[in-house]
Amino acid sequence: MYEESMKFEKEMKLIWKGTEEIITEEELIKKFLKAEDKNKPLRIKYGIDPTGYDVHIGHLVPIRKMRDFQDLGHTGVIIIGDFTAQIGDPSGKDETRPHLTAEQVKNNSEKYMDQLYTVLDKDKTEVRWQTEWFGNMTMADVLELMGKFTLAQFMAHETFRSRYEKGLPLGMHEMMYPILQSYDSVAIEADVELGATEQKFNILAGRDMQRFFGLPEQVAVLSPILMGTDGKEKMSKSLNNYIAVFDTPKDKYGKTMSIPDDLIVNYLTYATSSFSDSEIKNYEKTLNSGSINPKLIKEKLAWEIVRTYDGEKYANLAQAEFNKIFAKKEIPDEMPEFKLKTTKMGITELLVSAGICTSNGEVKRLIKQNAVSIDDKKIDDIFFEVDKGSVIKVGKRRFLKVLK
RNA sequence: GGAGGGGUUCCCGAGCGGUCAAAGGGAACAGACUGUAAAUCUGUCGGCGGACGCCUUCGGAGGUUCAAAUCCUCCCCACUCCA
Repeated sequence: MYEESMKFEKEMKLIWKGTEEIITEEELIKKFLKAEDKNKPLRIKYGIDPTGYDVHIGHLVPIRKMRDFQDLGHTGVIIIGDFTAQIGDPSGKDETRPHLTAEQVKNNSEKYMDQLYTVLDKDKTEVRWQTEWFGNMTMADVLELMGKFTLAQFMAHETFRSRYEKGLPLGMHEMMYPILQSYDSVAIEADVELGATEQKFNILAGRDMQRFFGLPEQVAVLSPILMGTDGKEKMSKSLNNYIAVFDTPKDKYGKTMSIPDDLIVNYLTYATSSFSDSEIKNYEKTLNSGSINPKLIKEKLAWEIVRTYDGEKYANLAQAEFNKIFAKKEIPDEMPEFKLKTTKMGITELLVSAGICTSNGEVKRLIKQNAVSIDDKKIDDIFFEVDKGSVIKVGKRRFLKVLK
C-alpha cells in the first residue's frame, strides 16, 4: 500500500485541498489504482435538489472538487434529485416542500446545470435523473429498500434526533431521503460521492446500500460547509448571506468585501481554488501580524472570486467600480435607469415606480433620514419634483439614473 | 381512540375584550463613526394620506359585542402524554 500511496501522492494532495474528510483515504487510493489498471475513469457523484435553481458559491465547494476529479480524468455524475426534491433534505432546516410540476423541475435543472458548468468540464459530466430508476419502482421494491435500515440508525442521525427531541414535525417520508439518495449510488455505481459534511450520514448510507446490493462501496469526500458572508451561519439562501453564481460581478465583489475580517482565511481556502496552500499561509501570517490592512487581502480574494466565475475582465471592472463607490464615494458607471413618464414626477412616485423603494412610506422615511440625494445634493423635501435628467442616490448603494 | 396545551406582523416571541399596527429580541434599512467590514451609538421598520386620520393584518370560516389578536362555534395545521 505504501507504494500506491506514493504513486498517487499528487492526486491525493489535490483531492485533499479544501477537503474536510475522506472516508476512507485508503479506499480512494485503491480506486485510483484500479481505475488506472483498467483504464476506466471513476464515477464521481453529486446530487442536486431541483426545488430551486439559485446556486451559491457554498454549493460549489464540492462541485469544484468534482472538477478536480475531472481534471484527473474521471467522470462527474450529477444526479437530478427529482424524487428527493419532493421530500426536502432533512439535513437542512427546510420545511415541507411545495410540490413542483415536472416542467418546473426540468426548468430548474437546466438553470442549475448552467451554473455548475461555470466550474465543471461539460465533456466529462453525466447528468442523470432519479426518475430513471425510481420512476418504475413498485411498492415491493420500495419496501425492500426501506427494510435495509432501522429506525435506530436514523434516530442516531443528529437532524432526525434533534427534531424529534425538540418536538418538531418529522414526516415519515423524510426518512426516505437518505434511502433514496443512497440508492442513487447503487443506480449509477458511484465510486465517490461528494458533498458537504452535513451530507455525511446520507453519503455513508450510500455505502451501506451499495454493500447490500453487492457493489463496491463509494468513498465519501466531504467538503467543509462554507460560512455565509455574515460570518455567523452557513451560507444559505434563506439566511440571505450568500454569494450567488448569478450575482453580478459587482455584487460578488461587494458581498465578498463585506465579509468579516476573521472569515478571510476561510474564504481564501474554501471559496475559491485560486490560492495555493503556501499563499494562504502567508496571508494568514500577515493578517495575524496586523501589519497590513485586511482590506487589501480581501480585495485580492474578491477579485479572485469574480474572476473564477466571470473572468478577469469583469473582476477588474467590479474592483474599479467598488473602489469608486465605496472608497471614493463616487457614483457607479452603470445603474438602473428610469425614464420620466411626464415632464415632472414627485420623488416618491418616481422611486417607487422605478422599483428602488417598495412604498411611498419608505421613500418618505428615507428622505427624513437624510438618505436621498439628487445629483449629490441631499434633499429634505418629500414633495421634491424631478423634472430633468439626474442621478438619484438612496442610502449607500442604491442608485437611479433618471432620463428625461 | 382518549386527554392537553399551541398557531401573532420577515423570524423568534409577548399580548388574552377597548389605551393594539400590536411589548421585547433578531434580521433588514438609514444616519454617525470606520480600513471594505465588524463593533458601537441614534433612528426607522404593514399600506395610504404632509401631523389629528383612514385602510389591511394576529391559522381559516362564521358568530357574540358599541368594540375582538383577545369571547363563542365549526374547520384546518403541527405538537405533547396515554393506548
